[in-house]
Amino acid sequence: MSDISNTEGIPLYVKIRESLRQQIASGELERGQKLPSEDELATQFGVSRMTVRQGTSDLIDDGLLYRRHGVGTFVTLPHIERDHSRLTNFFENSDKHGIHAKATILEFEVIHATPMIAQALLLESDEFVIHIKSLRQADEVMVTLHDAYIPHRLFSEMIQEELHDFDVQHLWSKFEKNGYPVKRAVQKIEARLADQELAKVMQIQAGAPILFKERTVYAEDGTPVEFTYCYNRGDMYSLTVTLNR
Amino acid sequence: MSDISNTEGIPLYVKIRESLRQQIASGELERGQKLPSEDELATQFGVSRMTVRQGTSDLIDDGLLYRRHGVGTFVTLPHIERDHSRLTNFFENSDKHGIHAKATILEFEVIHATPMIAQALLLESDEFVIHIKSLRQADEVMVTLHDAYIPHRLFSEMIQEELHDFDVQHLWSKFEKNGYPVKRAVQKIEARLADQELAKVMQIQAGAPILFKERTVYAEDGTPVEFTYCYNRGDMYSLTVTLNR
DNA sequence: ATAATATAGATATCTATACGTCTAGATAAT
DNA sequence: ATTATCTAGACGTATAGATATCTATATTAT
Repeated sequence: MSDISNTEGIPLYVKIRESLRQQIASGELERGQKLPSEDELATQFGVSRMTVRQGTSDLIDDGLLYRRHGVGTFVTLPHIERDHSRLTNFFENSDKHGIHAKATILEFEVIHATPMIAQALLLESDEFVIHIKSLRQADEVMVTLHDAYIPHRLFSEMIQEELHDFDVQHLWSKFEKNGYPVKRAVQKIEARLADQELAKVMQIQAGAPILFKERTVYAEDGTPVEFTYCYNRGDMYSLTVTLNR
Repeated sequence: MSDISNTEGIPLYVKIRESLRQQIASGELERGQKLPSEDELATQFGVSRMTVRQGTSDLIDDGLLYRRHGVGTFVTLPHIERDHSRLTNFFENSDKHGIHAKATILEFEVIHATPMIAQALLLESDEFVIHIKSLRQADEVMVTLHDAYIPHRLFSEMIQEELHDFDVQHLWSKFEKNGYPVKRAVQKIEARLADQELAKVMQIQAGAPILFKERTVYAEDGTPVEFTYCYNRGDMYSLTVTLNR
């Protein structure tokens, strides 16, 4: 039926997955509707049943479909935005929402890791870390103060002379180029009040609400590549996450 | 080699997955170490290669393993706590950390959905919702004020006379019994300040930091089953989440 | 009427095999 | 030495079944 010829190098299950995803997005497959059985889909797409399952399994992980053993596979009701369950950085996120994002580096230094930072980055306590303090603006408004710590051992070529404000936006691609693609982040989130110092830097009132994040970023193999203290203006910043049972 | 006989009704891939998980937990498989190849594992466990892949795929989703095409499958370095990437409720979480949690119902009413709530719960604007306002204590300290809204249509048997403080801890199992197992939640997180009213109820100072959450909980099929405003004491509450790229 | 049973259809698990693609290392050519 | 090519090993994709388990429905027996 649907033309899924393997003309390009794209795997069949990816084509099936995207075909179904598109059908759901367009409303051709309605919310709550039962998909054809796996056998039927296999026939329709001209592939084996296991290949169909490989495609649909991805969409189940994405929350677009769900299966009921012995009954069928169905389209999930109110298509949840999975954007909120994926790790993105400040700039990717701004791009997507059409916000003009900017970063300014306030400090750049190479220091010994504090015990807290060494623990988070799995370093010896005397190892060097690169500390980058930066301010982030969204549409010209100061939103976030970042204190990032990066293992010097892994990114020794990162020196101040070469690091421009603009580069802060692409730290993660730098990590990837060095063989440490960003894969995962664990972040602790708290509500705090701005102290005098922070208020001054961020041009807000002392006592204003701050969404504080303490974040460790990990590469594919589990190597910690970045530990960050993140102070977000409470009235300008919210965080949306999706969690699964 | 390893004895994976299908004596019980447990699928082979689950046994393999748990066997590997245990080997990683015990340190038998060291961090960063390369697993035997899929062919070897298949021989060792006495199953086909696809069954091995089904087991290891789960552990890759869990962040315990990662694959490198053409190279091998490896144990991830600093075993990330995946607890933080799964949806849990206040009481499950307290249990796990040995904290004594308690809930007190302040209000119970059946009202018309406000536009905001109707939108979140996919209801017509005049439909009824159950509103449960409750206070949650951890080790006798007031931590959270909850304003939960539940579609009356789905849980009509939930009436005030039968709802005790204790039951608030098991709302989700009530949902499941009614055919709506909790699967997913989207939550927006903000930092705010306590106003007079909130300060009074939670016995804190006005202007104290509050971690505010606006949460919609969805069942397996995508039906929204609960919408909640959640006010958490900033100095007593932090939230940890894991996000993947 | 009610309860037990059979059945059809759908997903869940599993096998055995084949070929594709990628990586790292060895080998050969320049 | 450097570069190009080959090759073995490992994961990636895909097939075509087979059997198990679950669910909803229809049927049968009580």
